[in-house]
Amino acid sequence: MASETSMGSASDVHWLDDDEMATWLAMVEVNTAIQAAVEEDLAPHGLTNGDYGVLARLSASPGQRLRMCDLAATLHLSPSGLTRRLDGLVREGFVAREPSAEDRRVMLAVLTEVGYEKLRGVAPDHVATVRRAFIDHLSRTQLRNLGAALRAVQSGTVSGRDVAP
Amino acid sequence: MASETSMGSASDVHWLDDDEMATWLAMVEVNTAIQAAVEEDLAPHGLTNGDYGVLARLSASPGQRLRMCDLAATLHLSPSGLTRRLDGLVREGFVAREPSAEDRRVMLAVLTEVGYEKLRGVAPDHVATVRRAFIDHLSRTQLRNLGAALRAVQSGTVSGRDVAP
DNA sequence: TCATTTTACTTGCGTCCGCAACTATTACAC
DNA sequence: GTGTAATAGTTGCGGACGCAAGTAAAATGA
Repeated sequence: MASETSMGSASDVHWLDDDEMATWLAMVEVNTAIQAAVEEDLAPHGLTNGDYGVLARLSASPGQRLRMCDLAATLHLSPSGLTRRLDGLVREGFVAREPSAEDRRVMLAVLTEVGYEKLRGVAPDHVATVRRAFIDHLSRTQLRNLGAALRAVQSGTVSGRDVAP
Repeated sequence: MASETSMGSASDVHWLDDDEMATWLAMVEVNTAIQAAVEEDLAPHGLTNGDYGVLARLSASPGQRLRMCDLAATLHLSPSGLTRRLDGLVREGFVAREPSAEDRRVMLAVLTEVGYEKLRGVAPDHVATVRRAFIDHLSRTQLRNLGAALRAVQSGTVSGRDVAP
């Protein structure tokens, strides 16, 4: 959930200036909206956003399989959280558990044929939602600049200059 | 939770082009990171991100009070969710419940003196975290362009042109 | 080699929150 | 005015997930 983070206080002390505040609030709002849109789009398919993440990651991995710990890391999920999420997906037949041959501590999550078909059925809707809620509202230049800015934030560096269209 | 939304599939079908995919993934990643940073920053103060949102909203409202339904709407929270979250804040003395005089269906959430002091104690750390995790990595021009792009996404329109520094 | 530490996963428990159902109050319709 | 609908809030229930503890297996080190 993306909760609010308004910075106003009763004594009208603002700790961010207008540009900063406006951008920060917009960031929080947009995220909340996008997340809600994606969740809403996936719900009729009987999947959560988290479920989709598992299927997508597995489908993009060699052999359509991944160690639990690696999967948990990329999904920013705790070990127990992933165990439970996988329980659900296994129950529905989208994913199978398979013990690793090399390391007997490890369980591999494997995308099943059923899971792959599910993903193929859902992906078009999902992509359409991403476009409708996000990408379609940006020009190509803005898209690139936004990407550059976000990657700078991501890597903890200061970013380069924006390019006008 | 910000789950992954990688679009790759086993047959290497990509539904977003490289720019789109890169920006979308960066958006998801940055959001996850920011949310984790804020949560982590608030935890030692004994507050969740959601709790902070309630206190901040109330402090910025006339009379430091808000109807439950209005508060729920701005926080994108279900009625029951807000009831429970308020339960916790009331138990700690940060917020009080007060029946409305005009409409006897309505309960007002009121920021207490204790709650206000709590907020004042926490806000500097919170703002520092927002800067460290987000704002400091953007130039002033990027900040403005980013804000404009996000507001365009927010309002569902197509945005204008970016401005180079 | 064998004790210690680290890593991988699962289970018990508590918290947060959404949905559906319920009560109370107000607004609307005829 | 009275019956119907809409609105505000709370409660029961269940799902999702994090933390701490537990088990099993591998890595380290003396």
